[in-house]
Amino acid sequence: MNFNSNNSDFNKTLAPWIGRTEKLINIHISDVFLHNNIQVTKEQWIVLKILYEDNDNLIQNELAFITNRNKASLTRLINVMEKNKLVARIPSKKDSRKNLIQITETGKLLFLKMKPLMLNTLEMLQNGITEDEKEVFINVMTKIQTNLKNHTI
Amino acid sequence: MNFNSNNSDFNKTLAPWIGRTEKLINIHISDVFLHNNIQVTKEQWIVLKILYEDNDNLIQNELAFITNRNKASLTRLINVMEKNKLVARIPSKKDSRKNLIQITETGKLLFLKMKPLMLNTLEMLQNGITEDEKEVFINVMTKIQTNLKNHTI
DNA sequence: TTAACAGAGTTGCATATGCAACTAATAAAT
DNA sequence: ATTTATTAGTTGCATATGCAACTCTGTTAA
Repeated sequence: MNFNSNNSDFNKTLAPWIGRTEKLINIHISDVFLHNNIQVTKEQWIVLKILYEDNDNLIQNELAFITNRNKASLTRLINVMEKNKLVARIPSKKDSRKNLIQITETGKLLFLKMKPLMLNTLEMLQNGITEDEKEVFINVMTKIQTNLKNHTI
Repeated sequence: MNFNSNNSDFNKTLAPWIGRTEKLINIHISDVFLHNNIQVTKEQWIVLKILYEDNDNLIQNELAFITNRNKASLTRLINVMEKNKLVARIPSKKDSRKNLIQITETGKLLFLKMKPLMLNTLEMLQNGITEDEKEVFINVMTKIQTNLKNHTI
């Protein structure tokens, strides 16, 4: 959704703002990583964050669910991260269909290196935005997410 | 940016809300297209919209700029759309380096079929959101975009 | 107990995307 | 006018993603 353009009916809608802003944020974050010689994508960053801060040893399906990813997509994301020694697949002993995804020491170190960069960036984005505005913003986002849940096809 | 998770410093930031909501919107839009047997991606939709409603016969670089896309990415997007007869590359007579991208009749028809579906979806997303909230929301998005522009690396 | 079913993960096929190196063509500089 | 620089677009290489079909394993039913 990348178009908050000039004319037409679409101008009164919020979604294009989300799409365009998200894209600009992504570009910026890629730049930050690039300029700090960090060979991790935004998607990999999210997985590292979840494993490090929330819950290590998640199975792939859980990680896919948490990150709103297709399980096929997650398979390949983990492939790359495993190749780069950021995470490891640990076969579950209880159920041999499952893999537990574990963050490696390399992954932890890299996450700790990235974390302040991310926090700075996310903080910078909010310059000049008041607490009241943040509250409304989050409230609107919540309503949009609720609307989506209620209109699943 | 897909994590508005439970604990940690990242909770107070807005960006994760944008990322997650954007992703959910994208999933929904894909579903809408899929269930209406429309073989067009969201990215292609945006290009069709710009060509139909804003400005036909844009050159690739302009289209890339407008859509915040890398020109290499745009090349391939146009490749697919040209293959599917949605747009055509018209070599410029004034400057043979340039291609003018023109929406085809097929593209126009498809756009007109999609437009009400998109408008309905974008409208549905805003259920229960007041005009005041919308105004704050757009204001916040604008501030974020401004912050990004002022912090280009 | 064996057959039918459900869950976890992978792979084929297709799209989208970015960076960097490249070609071709136009514009600018000496 | 010829060299140099810039611009438009493409391509190689790499990542990310979704759907559908598939394998393998575990669970449920007959």
